Amino acid sequence: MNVMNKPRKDEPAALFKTLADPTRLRLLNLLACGETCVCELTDTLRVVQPKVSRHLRYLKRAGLVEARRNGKWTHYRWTQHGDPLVRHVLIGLRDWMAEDNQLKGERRRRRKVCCRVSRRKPRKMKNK
Amino acid sequence: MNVMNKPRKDEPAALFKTLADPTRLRLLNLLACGETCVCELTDTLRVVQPKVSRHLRYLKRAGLVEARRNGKWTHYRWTQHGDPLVRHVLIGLRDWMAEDNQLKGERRRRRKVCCRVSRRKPRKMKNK
DNA sequence: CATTCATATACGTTTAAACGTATATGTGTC
DNA sequence: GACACATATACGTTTAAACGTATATGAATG
Repeated sequence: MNVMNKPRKDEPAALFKTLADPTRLRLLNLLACGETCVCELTDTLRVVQPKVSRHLRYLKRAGLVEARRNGKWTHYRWTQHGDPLVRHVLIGLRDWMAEDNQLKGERRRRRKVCCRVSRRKPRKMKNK
Repeated sequence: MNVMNKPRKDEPAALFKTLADPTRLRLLNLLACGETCVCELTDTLRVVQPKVSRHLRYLKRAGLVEARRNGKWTHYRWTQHGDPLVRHVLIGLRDWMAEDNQLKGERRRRRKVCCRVSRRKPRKMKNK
């Protein structure tokens, strides 16, 4: 909403400051796999929930992610940022993250962690 | 010297932290024009000398610049960094800086500022 | 409408970055 | 080797980031 896409003089410094925190990079890494809700992020990173929310807020303020509310849950996802420099940096970061072993492991763990919203009980169990 | 080019897990966060300061970006901007000595940097940015030296030290520690001593003067210049992410980010930053008006002005001022080392008196004044 | 669950914010504390000033180092010059 | 000059570092202070805990908001559910 109040994310400004017109270039400002200190925009790069602000961008880099946003990216200068390991927790935020870990969040971006998980979100790179697709939209994810806060509880999944919290469980995957094993970090207390207010900390996750706070860092998501920073990322959102920087225009790097956006949120979508679905009932009780909030899902975050990467945004297509307007600024070319931001996009360029994020492409590089994304490529780097794809290769990093620790982050790879966290993406794997994310798949195992199950968000409450997505385990909707099926009407009929068809197994067996 | 002790700059390590092998990828570490927190390398991106460290890189971005280094780039998160406006003074350091201004320094990188001036150095993008070519090797520059500390006194020129100080004069151009109109910033006290210890501050310039300190930020240059951070940039050097991050492996973004290197120093060359020439008599009393120390000249700094961009390095070709080993890490692909670092190189990628710096390319984007460089392009952005090339267009930014404030930084453009500082590069212009740098050309006017004259380092003592480069005003070597000619043996003979040929004018009139 | 009280309760529960997911998420967000507020607040006080701790940690670390940036700063200014003073001083040290290192290199030419007399 | 005393001095002047360019640059680097040391130190104490100020500013701001990150944190943990407590609490507020907001949505579903009985």
